[in-house]
Amino acid sequence: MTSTVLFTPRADSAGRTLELLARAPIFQDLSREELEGIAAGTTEHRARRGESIFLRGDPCNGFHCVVFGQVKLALSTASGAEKVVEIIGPGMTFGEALMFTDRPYLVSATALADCLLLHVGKEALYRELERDPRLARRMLAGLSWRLHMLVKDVEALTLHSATQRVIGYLAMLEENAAGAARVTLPAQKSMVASRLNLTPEYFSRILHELVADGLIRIDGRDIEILDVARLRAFGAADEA
Amino acid sequence: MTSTVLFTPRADSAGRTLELLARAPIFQDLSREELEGIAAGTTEHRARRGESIFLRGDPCNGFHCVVFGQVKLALSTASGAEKVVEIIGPGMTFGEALMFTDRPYLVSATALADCLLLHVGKEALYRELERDPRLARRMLAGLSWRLHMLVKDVEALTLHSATQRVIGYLAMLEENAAGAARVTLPAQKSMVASRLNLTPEYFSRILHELVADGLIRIDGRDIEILDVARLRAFGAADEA
DNA sequence: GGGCGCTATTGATCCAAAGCAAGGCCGGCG
DNA sequence: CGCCGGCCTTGCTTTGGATCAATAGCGCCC
Repeated sequence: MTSTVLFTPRADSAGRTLELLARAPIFQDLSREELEGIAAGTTEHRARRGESIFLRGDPCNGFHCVVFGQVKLALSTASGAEKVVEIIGPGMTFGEALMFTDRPYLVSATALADCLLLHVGKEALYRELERDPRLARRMLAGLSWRLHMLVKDVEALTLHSATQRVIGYLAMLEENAAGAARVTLPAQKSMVASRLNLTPEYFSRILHELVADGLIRIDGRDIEILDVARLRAFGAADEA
Repeated sequence: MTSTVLFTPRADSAGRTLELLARAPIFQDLSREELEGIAAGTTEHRARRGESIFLRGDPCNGFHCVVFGQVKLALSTASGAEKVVEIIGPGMTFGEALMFTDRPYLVSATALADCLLLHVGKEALYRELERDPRLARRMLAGLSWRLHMLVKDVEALTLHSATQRVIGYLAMLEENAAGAARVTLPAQKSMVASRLNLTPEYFSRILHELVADGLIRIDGRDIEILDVARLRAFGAADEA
């Protein structure tokens, strides 16, 4: 929704692509030359809210980076049920992993807001990977971090109750917001619910239970955390 | 249990380590020189059944490779509950991901049988990673594959019913056994149950329900799949 | 300003899977 | 051989969270 739109009306495309690439965390401190190599295999790509970026089963020939906007990664069954795996914001990349295995996408990617994306082609990346071990290291670190997050997710799904998952999520938002008491859900409640593997109904119930216990206050998508320590304790409590 | 024990009674350690390393899939077709570099940072390590290899929270300074034996990776809560994330057999590696993020282990590793393990030190690996982009590529592929598996697990946990998970698991075993009708659970039923995020009781019930439906036959840890197609269909059926 | 469509809340009911509590079945060891 | 201690199975009870069914806010566009 509120995407800080940084719209240079349309400079020469190649130069701009390079500049946008340079901002992405993965490509930090690559040399100009290397960046140019990558940029050569990169294309810009726009997606409007609701548009599909790729579907489960599509072949993968590169990875994506969000310049602005928001993308959801979701699993979906034949019977229409869907589970949001991740909500991806500006600066983040997605779809790297599939590039290295030669398999089709397992998840589908959909724009949650109007987006500007970069698509970095596999070949260009492979070429630079040969040349620069630092890039390889960075990608290894990136994938490892993903894996770490995913294991945490599995932990939450298997060992934590629904309430604990919600609390954990709020606590995470709070950390990312550098400890500000007021956090904002990154997307619609129903999306967040799915991300936490809850029905929208139950998510709502839990949030309102936390309100009843005086732990948070809700104002639309904004949530004020009244006492982080007590909130965390409340999560730990029902583990017993 | 039935680990094909390949016990050279104790040759000169360095030479043997090198030879064992050479067998691991990740290190396939590295040059002799590179292998020696890695071997220099590698130590052998034995663990008896039940022994802990590392615990959640321990620092990570390398990764492990199972030569023979079996290791379980599990998440565990303060309150004693445990969830098996993976059961690792000969030739497989574990703990690579943590090496690249600088975080402590999230899971604990325990020997399920007497094991011979190799521990490859971080520094030696990093050194070779600088030199050989192929090794980097292979590690990227390895991590990506892990990630892929983990996403599949998340899918199973969130979108599949308990019965579907059991069927999916049996189908996977059957595939790995190259389509043999008879598969063997890789560990105690209670471990497999935990791996599938089920209680042992419920796992038992489901297996016996599949027996009642004439889909499988059980003989201890061996399971005979009477009709793979029908089994799969049974899984797909209750998705509707 | 007023209806329209979407998202969120609330209430009532249901159900898959967990928990608890006995047995039963080995396999090992004295 | 017979007993003991792990696993596994089976029956019964319980519950966390899903499902179904109404509403209730709330932009938002005309």
